[in-house]
Amino acid sequence: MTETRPRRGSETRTGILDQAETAVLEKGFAATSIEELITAVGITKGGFFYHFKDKSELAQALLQRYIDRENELFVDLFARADELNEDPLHGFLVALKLLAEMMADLPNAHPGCLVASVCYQDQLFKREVRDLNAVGILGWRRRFRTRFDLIAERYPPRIEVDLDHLADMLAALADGGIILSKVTKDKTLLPAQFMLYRDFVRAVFLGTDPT
Amino acid sequence: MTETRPRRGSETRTGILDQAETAVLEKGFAATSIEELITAVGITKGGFFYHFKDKSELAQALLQRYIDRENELFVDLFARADELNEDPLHGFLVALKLLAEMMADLPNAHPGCLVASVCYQDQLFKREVRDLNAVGILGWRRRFRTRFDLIAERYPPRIEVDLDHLADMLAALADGGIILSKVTKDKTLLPAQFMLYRDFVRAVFLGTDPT
DNA sequence: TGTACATCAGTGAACGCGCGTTCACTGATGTAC
DNA sequence: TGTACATCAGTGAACGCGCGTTCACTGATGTAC
Repeated sequence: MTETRPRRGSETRTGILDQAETAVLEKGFAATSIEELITAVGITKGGFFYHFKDKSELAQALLQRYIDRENELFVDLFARADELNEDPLHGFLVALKLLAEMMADLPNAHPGCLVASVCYQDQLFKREVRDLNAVGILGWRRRFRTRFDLIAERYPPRIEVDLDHLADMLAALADGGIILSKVTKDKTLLPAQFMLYRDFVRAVFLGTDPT
Repeated sequence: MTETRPRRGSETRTGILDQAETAVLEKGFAATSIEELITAVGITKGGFFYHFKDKSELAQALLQRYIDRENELFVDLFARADELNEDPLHGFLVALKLLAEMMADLPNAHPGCLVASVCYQDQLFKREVRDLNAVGILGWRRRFRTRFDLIAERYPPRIEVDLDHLADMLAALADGGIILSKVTKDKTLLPAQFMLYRDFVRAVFLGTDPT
């Protein structure tokens, strides 16, 4: 029996986005065809272009959704960590540990960073998409920088570092760690890098002297 | 006057590779067409397929060359650094500084990491290409790990870290830092991450107490 | 409650273009005798 | 020194396929009167 489910546009749309996300992270945007997406979702070409006026608009929607989710995840994470601990440094260290654990528990090796993926296929996209990508990165920086300012008030840094750079470092290690994990097929590498970063942050604010 | 230069196959071949390298780093492999490469180099389609039996073979040659060059660069770098300094830790710290300076001096924002680029278009390539990619990463690890072992003999670590992970961290920061630099169009970010890594390494082996 | 119209979420066929690949042929250079 | 042949480094035309995009049409649902 051919099931005649009610057509809800938003469901189809997210279906396309879901399918596109995994495909793009696997093969890159250029190698992900609309054909392949619509057969997976179960619509026709026309249906796709009803939701997205062209392929570039798909990229934009994909990236926007990705950034929004990431944002949500971090807000959540810090809330949970600060609940357990009211000191800003120790809350941050807990959050990093939670983050590492989340990464380790993912069923498939790589969560894959769309920002990086888009970055390496730069010229394919419109300005808007590239700008969106930058917004994502700078969001990370602001988020962690404000946290470090709070921490530095209570714990004067023992190593002289630029706090923006220290904030960027986590983004760099996330992107780089994902690459390491993907290429070597060893999914422990990403969480290991988060934990190393944690050691560094602790050394910056608490020093290395035995307590 | 139509210049009739002598045809030297190896020159054409490296010409193709050069052109491919910049194009792939800009747009990704899938979006780089053979057509575009041959018009840049000045040969015809047949000429291309004389040198590479298919597009995948181009990818392999590209990656191999990239890894070889990187290797050469590091051997050179360490040799120079150790010439100035015979202590393994301080030699390493000098090498990191030289590396950061090299990155800062590059005319165009991003050197771009082919390993990462290939990584994000995984499924396009044959097994051989993907394996080659892993070899590149593990090469970094071995290189730095042996160096850290040497250092640790003389400077017992003040922070308990896995030295393989510490070695991986530089690869992660290189890849991640390139992404940060490309996306934000701020080429200072990459060298800044190398310098931060340097601070961390120093803290690991020397501690944070004022000397 | 019934009818008219508008909107939503698609269908399905057609399009032209550019892509990777093949292949028969060629003209210059190198080597053997 | 001259000739025969082989190899190198391509040319140039043709191929079929799949891609992104367009567009006229449709069938179900929602809303107004």
